[in-house]
Amino acid sequence: MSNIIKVLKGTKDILPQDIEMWHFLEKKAEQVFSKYGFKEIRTPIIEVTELFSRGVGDTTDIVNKEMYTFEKSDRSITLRPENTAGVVRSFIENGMSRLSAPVKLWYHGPMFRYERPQAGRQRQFHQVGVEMFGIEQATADAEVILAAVNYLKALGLHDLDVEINSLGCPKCREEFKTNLKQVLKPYFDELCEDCQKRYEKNPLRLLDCKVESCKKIFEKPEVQEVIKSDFICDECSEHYTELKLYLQKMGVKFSENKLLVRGLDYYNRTVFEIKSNNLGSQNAVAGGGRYDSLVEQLGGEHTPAVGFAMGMERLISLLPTKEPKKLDAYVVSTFQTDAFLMAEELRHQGLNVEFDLTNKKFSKQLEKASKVAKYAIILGEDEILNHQVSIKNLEQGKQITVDRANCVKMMSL
RNA sequence: GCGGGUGUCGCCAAGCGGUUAAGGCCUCGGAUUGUGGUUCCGAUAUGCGUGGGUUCGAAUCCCAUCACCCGCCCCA
Repeated sequence: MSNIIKVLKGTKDILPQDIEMWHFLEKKAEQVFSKYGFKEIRTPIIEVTELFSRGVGDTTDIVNKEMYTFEKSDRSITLRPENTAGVVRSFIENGMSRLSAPVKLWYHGPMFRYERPQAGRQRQFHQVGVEMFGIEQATADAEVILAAVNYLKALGLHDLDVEINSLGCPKCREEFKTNLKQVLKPYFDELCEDCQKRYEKNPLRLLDCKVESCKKIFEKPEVQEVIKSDFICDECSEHYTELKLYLQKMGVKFSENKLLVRGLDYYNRTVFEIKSNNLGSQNAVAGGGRYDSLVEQLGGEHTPAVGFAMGMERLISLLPTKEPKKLDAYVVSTFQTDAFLMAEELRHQGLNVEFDLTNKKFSKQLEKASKVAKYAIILGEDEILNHQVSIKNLEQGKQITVDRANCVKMMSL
C-alpha cells in the first residue's frame, strides 16, 4: 500500500457518505440568499495572477506566500485564494455596473491557499459567500450581515458571536495609522518580527497579532487610548452608527471589537467576523466587510460594495453528522429478469431502487435490502404468477401483498 | 518558516526484544435450497510508513527518511 497515490496534502475527498451535508449547505444557501435577492454566480477557479495581487493586496499573506501560481504560455495564472476579486472582475467585465443597484451575487466553490494544514484549515477548501454592489448606505452592510446570520440559523447554528468594527475610510484611516505608529514607536523593538514589518507596510494589521508580548503592548493604557479613540471621520462614524442601529432593530446580537482588522487590504468602513467557540484556533466561520474602492482599483467605475465569505468545512465541523439516505426500495427475487424489470419500473415512477446483480440467495438479498433500503419489494414465484408484489417495510417488519399496479401507492402508506 | 505528536489489515486497535503478529468493526461464506436487521461458526496482514544498522533473534532498540495530524503565523 505504500506506492498507492494519495490525495495531496491539505486536500480531501468528499466521500458519498458526506455529500448529503454539502448538498444541505448548498441548498440552504440558495434558499436563504435568494430571499434577499442574491443570484448565484460561478466564476473560474483560475484567474490571471495580477487580479489577486492588485485586488487582494500585495501586503497580505495570501498574496505574498499562499498562492498557487504557475506560468502557462507567457501568462501568470493563479488558483483563486478567495472569490471576491473574481466576482469583482466579472462584475466589471460584464458591465454589471449598468444594472440597477444593488447587484447582489452569491457563490460557493473551492479556494486554494498554500498553507500548513491543520484543524479547520486546508489547502483546498470551500467557501460560500455573497457580494453586494452599488449601495453605500449602511442598510447594505446590515442586510449582508443579516443574510449571513440567517443562513447560519437555517443551518441550525444559533450560538455564534458576531463581531463588528469600522476601519474608516482611507482618509481617516491615514490619521489612525499615524497615531498608532506614533504611540507604538517607543515599543518598536519589543514588537515581534512580523509586527515590525507590519509597522511600516500595513500598521492596521498590527492589531491582528496574536503574539502574547505584542498583545501586552497593545494593552498599555496609552496604546488602548489610540485604539479605542474614534479617529474615523464624521461620515464614517455616522455610517457605523447607522449600521449598529439597523442590526439592533433587526435583532442581531453583536459585539464591537476594535481590534478586528481583516487581513485583506481592500476593506474599508465595516468589517465583521462570525466566530464559534467550538472550532479551536481556527474559530472564524465567516468574515467580511465593505470594500468601496476595489471595483475602481480593478479598473471599473467607482462602485461601493459589501460582502462576506464563510468556510464550508468549518461550518460542517459544527453541524451534527447526517445519516446517509437509504434507497426507497430493494427488489428481492431469485428471478433476475423479473427483478430487473421491477426495479426499472419503480425507477421510472421516481423511486431510488436497486436489486441484486449477482443473483445471490434469497436470504442474502433480504439481508442486503435491510441494510440499504426502506422497503423490500419481494417477487417470488407466487407473486409473479398472480401479478402481485410483496412489500416489506424493513424498519417495522410488516409485509403486505398487493397488485403490482398499486405497488408505489402502497409503499407511501 | 518555527514548535509538538503519530505511523501495526478498508476502519479502530493490543503488542514495547523471543517460537505461528490479540481483539473489535466492516466485507465475504456457512448454519438457514423464499423472509433480513439477533445469534453461532468460518475466511481475510509472510506483514508492523520507508531505508539502513544493532542482535542468535526486532513491530518492539538506534540512525536516517517520508507521510499525516496538532499548535504558532494567517485566514474562512
